[in-house]
Amino acid sequence: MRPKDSALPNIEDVARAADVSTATVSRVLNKPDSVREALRTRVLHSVRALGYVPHAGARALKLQRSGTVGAVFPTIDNAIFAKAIDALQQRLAEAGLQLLIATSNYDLETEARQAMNLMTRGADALVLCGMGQSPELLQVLSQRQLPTVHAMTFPPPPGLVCVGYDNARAIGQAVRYLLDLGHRRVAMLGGISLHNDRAAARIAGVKQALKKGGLTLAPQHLVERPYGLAEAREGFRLLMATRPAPTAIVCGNDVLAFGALLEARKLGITVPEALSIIGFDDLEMARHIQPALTTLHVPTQQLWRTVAERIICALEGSPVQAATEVEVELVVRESSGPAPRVGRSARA
Amino acid sequence: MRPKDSALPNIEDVARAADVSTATVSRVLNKPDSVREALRTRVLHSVRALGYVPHAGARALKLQRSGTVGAVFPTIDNAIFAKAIDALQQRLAEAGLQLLIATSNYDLETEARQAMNLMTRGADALVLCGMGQSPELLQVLSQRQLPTVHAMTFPPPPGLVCVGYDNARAIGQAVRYLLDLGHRRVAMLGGISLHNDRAAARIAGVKQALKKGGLTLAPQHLVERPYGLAEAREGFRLLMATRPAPTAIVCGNDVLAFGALLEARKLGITVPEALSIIGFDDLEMARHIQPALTTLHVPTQQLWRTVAERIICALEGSPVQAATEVEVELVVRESSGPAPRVGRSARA
DNA sequence: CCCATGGATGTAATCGATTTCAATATTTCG
DNA sequence: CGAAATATTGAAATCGATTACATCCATGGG
Repeated sequence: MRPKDSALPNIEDVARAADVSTATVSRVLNKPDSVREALRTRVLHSVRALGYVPHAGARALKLQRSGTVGAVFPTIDNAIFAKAIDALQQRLAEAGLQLLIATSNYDLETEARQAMNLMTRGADALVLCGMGQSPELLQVLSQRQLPTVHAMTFPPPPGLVCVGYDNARAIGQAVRYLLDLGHRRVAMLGGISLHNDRAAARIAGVKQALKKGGLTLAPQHLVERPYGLAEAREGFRLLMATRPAPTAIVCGNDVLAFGALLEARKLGITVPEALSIIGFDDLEMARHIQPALTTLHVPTQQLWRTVAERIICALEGSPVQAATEVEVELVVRESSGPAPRVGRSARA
Repeated sequence: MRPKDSALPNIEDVARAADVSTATVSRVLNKPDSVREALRTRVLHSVRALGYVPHAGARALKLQRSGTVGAVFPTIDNAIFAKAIDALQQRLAEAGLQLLIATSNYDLETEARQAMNLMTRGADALVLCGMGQSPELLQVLSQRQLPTVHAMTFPPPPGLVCVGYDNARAIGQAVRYLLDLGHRRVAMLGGISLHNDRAAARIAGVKQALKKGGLTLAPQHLVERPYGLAEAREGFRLLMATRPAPTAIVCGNDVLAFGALLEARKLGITVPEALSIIGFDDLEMARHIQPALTTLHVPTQQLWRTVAERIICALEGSPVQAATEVEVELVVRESSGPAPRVGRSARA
């Protein structure tokens, strides 16, 4: 075999340099204890001298696993997902797994394409958000028997593994709290529910809870907007232009709630005296802004570490718990309060 | 969700099912035009029937490239990096490349470890933030000749490829603007500069610009804090407790500036009448908060698409431009204004 | 009618790391 | 001291996809 000149060093080069077999080099790198001290240091020395790094592809080929986990998020431009990725990645890294991230931009087909792409890249397992995937994707996943966890949703449809919470039930807490405070005109500023089971569930949850209280969500009191500050402000103006105007607005997440707060201040609507605003997620910012945001606290770190646990279990071949629920609870801060007096214009 | 059993179809299974050779299957998948229509459809049919997905590892092994690009960010829990990842990923995806993300948590050694990890995973190229990497890492990179782009920094040390801006010069614009408005007591609320060349350059930039204006940055007027709201507020209180108190505070980024604004309101310090506050990055939130934040606008999308371009070029073997500078400019909004009258305590 | 031509397809070597199994070195202990 | 037990090490097969090269076939010109 001719000596290759400029190519990257492979295990054989290291073996030759250390005057041992490739088997020994491999062992030094993977099961150091099975090689005698003297040889081990000699090999490690050559490894360093040559700057050898094992070829991931070859390794994956032989071992039939890549040590890689794929995840498709709607976006990463939202602190809730950023935290999610952080927690997920950290826990996976502890188990020697690398996270592959892709984004779907809240589009079902893109999600399917990205998930397939991650599979092609050799992902050993997949993490998806929610359970509203395209049927084709679900079909491929079950055909390949690729370990998959659906996050941020609960309960799961039969056959799926999920870690999350019941979005409808969670947001119901907020509505009940508002009703107890005497609010009778509750509006919803939700995310776009089309093809987004979480956003849809949150809207459904508000409707249900209102119904239970003997009220209904008037059509003009439901506005759906993408999760952005500008969009939230615009949606908020729309809601407040209705007559009679709502005395409380439940938002699909904290970003929408933050936008609503900003616009309320601009319009001179006092919160919480004239209007109560409630968010969902409890981002770091929620406790810092003024008025501090009343919101539904989601234990993000715990949730995503659990997702990681399920993945790790599955890859170890252990049986995995199909459904795991985490607790979402209402955190009352300053953006909510008793309904303004009836018959009077909004003013505390 | 069960662990995948050992019987995933490989190219040979497909070949057998379609009654052709593996070479033909490979050709159908990679150079469809070189296979006759009839055979091609037969093969594609088998591919679909079996749910065949090529093995990424085997492919990478044979082709000597993985189609994967690694990037190490300090954190993803900051909108500026979230946007960065979005832009980078999008452009890379257009070129058929998958982005691998890792985080360093602003730690040099972690950065080196993560970068090595990405190399091990088969990354064909690397993206790093700034140019303050550990010498060992830089050594390995040059030894392996791994295409690497350093983002968010400019100019580069010899031998490195970078796309970014001169942090010191950029922040100098803000200081000059403040001096022109009559400010004489300018303070800095910076990020932790230890092992962070960008944070350090921003602080240095403030010092330089003040010097040019015949002033100096008093030691008690420089506070470094991690990029978090709570930390920013605490740092802000510290700065405002100094006597004489500053009339303007330049912040290391928008998160620190936002925290400063929140605390200012809490303390009853009016902005911009009693105090001017300037940020860095121009996050979406900057234009929405009240008062809207005066800040340095960074063309994030453009910057990171350019990073992607450089990577793509390098992987194609084309020569890459070593240094690319993007424009950072001051956006004056509502959080800055003329210095309060001299000789009086701060109150408009 | 035959052969040159060129397109379509198959055969088999190859990429780099791991691991089984065999071979050898070392230790243990009667 | 020597045999058995044990610890180390090496040779070579193997994972799945790609592709250089060989082979086959149809077509058209002479």
